[in-house]
Amino acid sequence: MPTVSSEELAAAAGVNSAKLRKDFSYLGSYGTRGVGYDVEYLVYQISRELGLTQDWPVVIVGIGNLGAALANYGGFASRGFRVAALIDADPALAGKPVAGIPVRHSDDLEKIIQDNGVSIGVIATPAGAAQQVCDRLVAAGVTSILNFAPTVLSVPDGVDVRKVDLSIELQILAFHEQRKAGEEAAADGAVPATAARKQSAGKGPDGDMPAVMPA
Amino acid sequence: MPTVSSEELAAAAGVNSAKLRKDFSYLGSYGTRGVGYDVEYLVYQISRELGLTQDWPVVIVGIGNLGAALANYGGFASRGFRVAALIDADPALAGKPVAGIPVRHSDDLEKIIQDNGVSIGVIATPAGAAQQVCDRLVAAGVTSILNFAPTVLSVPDGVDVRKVDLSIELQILAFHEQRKAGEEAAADGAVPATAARKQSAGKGPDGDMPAVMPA
DNA sequence: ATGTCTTTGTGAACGCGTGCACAAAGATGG
DNA sequence: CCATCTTTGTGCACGCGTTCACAAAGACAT
Repeated sequence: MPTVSSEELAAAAGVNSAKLRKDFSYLGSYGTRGVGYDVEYLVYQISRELGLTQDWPVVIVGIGNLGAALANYGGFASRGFRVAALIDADPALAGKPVAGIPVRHSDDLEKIIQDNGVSIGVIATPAGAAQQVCDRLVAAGVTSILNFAPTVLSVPDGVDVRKVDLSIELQILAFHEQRKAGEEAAADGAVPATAARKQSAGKGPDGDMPAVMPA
Repeated sequence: MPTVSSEELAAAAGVNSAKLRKDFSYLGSYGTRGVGYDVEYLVYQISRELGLTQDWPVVIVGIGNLGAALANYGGFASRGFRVAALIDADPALAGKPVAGIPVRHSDDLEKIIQDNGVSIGVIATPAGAAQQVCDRLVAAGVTSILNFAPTVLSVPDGVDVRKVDLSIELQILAFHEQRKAGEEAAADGAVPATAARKQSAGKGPDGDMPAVMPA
């Protein structure tokens, strides 16, 4: 039986082995003392906990460049997602296949959601259309929305929204880049080191970058 | 002089006002006691600290659907980014304008980087080409890379890489969606509440979702 | 001027997550 | 069957970030 120890996994993931064991313990006691974790069983349990074993039908609304890129993205299928439909408001697109899936007109949005039991919607429309699309998705029964449009969506309680801003990651890189340049200048002793400059590991999701910024 | 108080800002952002003030204090003492913060000056100071006042030339490599979507994305310019060039390995694309910028062939990659003083590169190529492109970018002087390809890039010390996995956000939504369904079942008293189920605010970057998952 | 009122800036306390360290558990060998 | 060795699971302590609470500072009225 192939096994891994928490030590091996922790080293590979670059985290503390105790934390890893403690995290695993929340899922139950799958390990065997003196041996480690059964790889196959562990993968199954984690997959199940994360929902990877379920089939999640999703719809993508707005089939521009970004929508098409998402439709073509291979990472979805392997993580339990199935693109149930592509939806766009442009009649010229209707029927045309993108990534092997025919685009459907947004008039059918509600019917598509209900027929496929979709609870997760992806919005890749221009900013102006996003809220309207969102409202229709929610009204049709969608309870989780992934928003790529540069707008803050308002939704009723019980509906989850996650906003993906493609420029934020660039922003973070630029911030670190500026920091690098600043470090060199500071090495000459001219610029006083600010408290914010105290650490720059650059490992976490957002490093030590401030969270608030102007529009 | 238009001003805002930390209380107003905190309420708008949904955070604690003391934390907001403490964060601002790291940038210096811009506030006036009894009055608040001068809006215009505050915006300028934060913009400067975040690097928004600088001009960051970037190149986008790999002009498929995703690369084109990025090139068209309006959020870049407003945040101080300037798309210096679009680069693709396909000779058929060379010269064709995307988002008003002519695509250039990847043979010229090094020259483009150096001529424009680019230090930030965006990789939107297929997975297979990503590492090779990355190596060339780094060799040409790029020190920050935003990677959209589903590969982990290896880079020398001093180079920052941020990986954007479009399916991770969906994953997180599905995780919460599953949790919602689980809550209902648990309400019948059958399933014991696990420690992991204790909180589900769903506000933070990744909520309370486990960080490790199988490929 | 002097007093009052508002809001900042920050020292100090609290709470939570991380990591240490070890007892418990099971495998393995003599 | 006992001893030894490995690795898990977890109580506990430490450290860091968040929040509280208040003194200091400035505006504004009288």
